[in-house]
Amino acid sequence: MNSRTPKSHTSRSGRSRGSRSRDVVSRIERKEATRRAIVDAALKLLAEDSFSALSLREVAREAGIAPTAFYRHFDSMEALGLVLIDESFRTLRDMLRGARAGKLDPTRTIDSSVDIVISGITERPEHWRFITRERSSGVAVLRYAIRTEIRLITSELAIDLARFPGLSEWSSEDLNILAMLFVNAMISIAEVLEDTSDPAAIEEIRRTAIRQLRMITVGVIGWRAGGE
Amino acid sequence: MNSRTPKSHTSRSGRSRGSRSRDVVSRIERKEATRRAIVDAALKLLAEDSFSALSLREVAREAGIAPTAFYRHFDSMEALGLVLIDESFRTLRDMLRGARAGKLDPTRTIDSSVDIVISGITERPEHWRFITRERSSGVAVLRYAIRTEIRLITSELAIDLARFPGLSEWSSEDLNILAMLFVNAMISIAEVLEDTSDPAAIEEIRRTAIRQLRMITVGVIGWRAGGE
DNA sequence: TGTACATCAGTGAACGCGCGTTCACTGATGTAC
DNA sequence: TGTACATCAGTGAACGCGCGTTCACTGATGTAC
Repeated sequence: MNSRTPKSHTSRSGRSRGSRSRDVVSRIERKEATRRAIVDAALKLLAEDSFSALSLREVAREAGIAPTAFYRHFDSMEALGLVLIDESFRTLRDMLRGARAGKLDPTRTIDSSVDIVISGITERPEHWRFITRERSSGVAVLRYAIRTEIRLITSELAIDLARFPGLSEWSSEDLNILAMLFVNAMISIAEVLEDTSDPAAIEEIRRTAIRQLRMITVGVIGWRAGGE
Repeated sequence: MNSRTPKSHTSRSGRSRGSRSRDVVSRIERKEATRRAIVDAALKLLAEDSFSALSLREVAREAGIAPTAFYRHFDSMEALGLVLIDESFRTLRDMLRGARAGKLDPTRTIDSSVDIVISGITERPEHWRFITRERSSGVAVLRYAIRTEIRLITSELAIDLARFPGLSEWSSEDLNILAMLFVNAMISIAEVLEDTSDPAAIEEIRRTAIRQLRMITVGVIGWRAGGE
């Protein structure tokens, strides 16, 4: 059912003469492989259901192990959920780091940011789906963990924004509110992208997102003049 | 367990002399009462779990009826879910109608809109929680139904926006994008308000929301000048 | 008004099922000498 | 290198439980006359 299934453990390699090194898999490596199989199985199943609807047995079945083997790797489904959050946010942060690294001229900032977000999402949709779904879904522990991560990312973005010309003398509160606007926009792109694979529809989403962010940005430029 | 529980059906009233009218409850009324008990039970339980985690038996227990009686009112849990969507969006639309009716001077539009949204949410938190949770949650049928409703509300708002001075010559596409910004803001207010009951925290949310919307609005004013 | 019958909301027993968790186990890998 | 023992990832049987759904039923309400 699953190619990673750790079925036969007999080391098929002849481990002949001296170079016993590479194709012998250690117990530790094997354990890690099974752990990955569990995580991947969960992510796969999460394409259909929300996390609270997943059963331990279902995940074990998909991973190709006995239900009891699950406990060798995680204390409970909740523990698995927290690992999924960890992994998903690592993906998200990697993407953001990429966006920061590719600093372009200001006129292109929005376009290239949207591009990066969209290709980040289409590359690892499982992680994004997990975040957007569980963000407001049933399991309280996961919900809080996700919100905390998002709050962190938001304040990191606020710090970045402070470096932009024209925003440097903004209060940190205002910078944070602005950052929330951008993060919310990113999340709503992720949500709307979730059920979309058609390239034309994605292009449409891209254009809408760019326009949305531009409206916000123009507002930001006029903020001190017009606001308050 | 539940005050609405339709336990004893013996009409305790003496239906004496002529005025047999008021305290005799018809079969139809009784059925309606049970139906409400089911809906209310579901809404109550949804404070804790997401819809996909609710069981028919759990809802029936909370409503004070036998599990089998559930089927006299709904074909399935999914059917109940759709009714909940219906009811929740009626609440939302009522709130929006109220917001439209109370048209104030433009400088106060944002503040009073935020007030109306916040008090709408605190008055019927169950409905809002249901919408925000199930919007991206497990059950596909509910997810699509909610997104459809939100899309509808968004385009209604776009029509409203067209009447504002300065927006009248905007393209309907741009109006829709702007409406999406406002609707998203409303949803994110609802989400952040969900776990908050402390008045000081609510006030903080109110202030942040107003500031967010102002940033967007100032952008809108400058849009034709600065955008595109 | 009184009677005889029809309707139908709610019941409780029963079913088969998938669940999470426990337990003693197996047998390959790892380690000490 | 070879041997004896320890470790431990994965197993399969077993448990009690809550689930959705079926069924024939009950008895109060509604209706026809």
